[in-house]
Amino acid sequence: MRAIAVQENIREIILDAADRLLARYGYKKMTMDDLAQEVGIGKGTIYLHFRSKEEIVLSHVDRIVERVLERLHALAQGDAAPAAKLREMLVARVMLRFDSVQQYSESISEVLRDLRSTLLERRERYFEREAEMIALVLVEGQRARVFRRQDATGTASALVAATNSLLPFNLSTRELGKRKDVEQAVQRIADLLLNGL
Amino acid sequence: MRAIAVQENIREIILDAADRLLARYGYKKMTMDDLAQEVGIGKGTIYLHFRSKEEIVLSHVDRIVERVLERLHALAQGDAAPAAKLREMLVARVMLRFDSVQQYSESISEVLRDLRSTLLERRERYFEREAEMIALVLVEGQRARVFRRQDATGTASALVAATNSLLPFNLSTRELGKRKDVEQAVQRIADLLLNGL
DNA sequence: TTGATGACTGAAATTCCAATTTAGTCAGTA
DNA sequence: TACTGACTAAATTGGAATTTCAGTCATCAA
Repeated sequence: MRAIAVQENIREIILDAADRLLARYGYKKMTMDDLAQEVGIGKGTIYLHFRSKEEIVLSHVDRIVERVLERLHALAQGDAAPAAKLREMLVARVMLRFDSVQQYSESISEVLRDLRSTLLERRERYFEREAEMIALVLVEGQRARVFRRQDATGTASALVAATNSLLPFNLSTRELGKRKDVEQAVQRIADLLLNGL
Repeated sequence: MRAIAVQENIREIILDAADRLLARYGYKKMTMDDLAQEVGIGKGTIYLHFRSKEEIVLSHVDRIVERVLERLHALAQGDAAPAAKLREMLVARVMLRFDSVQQYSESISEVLRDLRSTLLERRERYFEREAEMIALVLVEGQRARVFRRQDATGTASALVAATNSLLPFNLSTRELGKRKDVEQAVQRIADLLLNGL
């Protein structure tokens, strides 16, 4: 029991350390020796928890998105009006990512340049899962007759796509602009998507 | 008179050749000797028309965006309903770019990797000019009382930002998906932006 | 016995440096 | 006078020598 708890924990600790080193060095220049030292364990020990360097970094990215999905889930469950929930979800999916990589000096796609193709595939899947979460709220709104639209799945994908250009993926947070301005930009887009012109 | 016509023309011809070579080689591997040969003129002659290799490529990108802006202008002038015009403009700004780089095997940001920072700055300015064009139609719609929104400038920026993720900049056209699907995706987003849920 | 370790290995990356290529120039040509 | 391509300095490349690195595993400590 204790062992498992520690086991779970050390994975998280390794990912935390990877986060710091990625922000500082990027993928290529972050070495497994660096990482082991940052965590304060032997290099071999890392390999008891992760298959490879690549898996660590992808797990780190997965973790960020899992947190986004958790938040979206929580918001979707809330008892606010569907429109208000959608608005918050769209803002959350952008800002949570923004905050997760704020300390990176380069964009994620630059930091993880060597993993670009793998990352692009995963990104598609992340977006699909977010869209599913959004679709739930769309259906709720349809049932309550507050949304006209029928095709929840297609509409959800469109909502995701419309907010994607503000994600800190191809641009660093510095390049995206001030946090407050980015938030305002998503708000505006979300408002238009929900209410039209 | 004749001389100027040829002068104007040769610039275009050089940009056409640059377009072909960029698609084939990318920025770094396209040499000025290649380019001169492709055009069928001496290398020195190119420098009578452009200051540098960088200027050629940036002029090429400018030309694509100028064409987009011309098209947006034409659509904005049209006598369709404001909503219909906006819809067409949003679709056009994406699809015209899509068609302009369809033959590139890598994304623009990859092809022009060495010019990234210059390109990002210009991109901001391109978007602003497109937003201005869109704002004109928004004002028209406000006047006709078919749009509720007041802040035309802010709204126009939001419309641009909401369609930006479908531009073939960070993704190649191959990565973006089939032309038809991309077009459908913009349509959907545009529809939501105009009419809400 | 078991979880953890770091010395070890082959492969990949980096560093030189000589040889080549290239952007941009300019004296000369037609 | 409009154009050219040989020319130059600077950048890039190739490839041999050296270093670094991801991943393994024999050994250790608890």
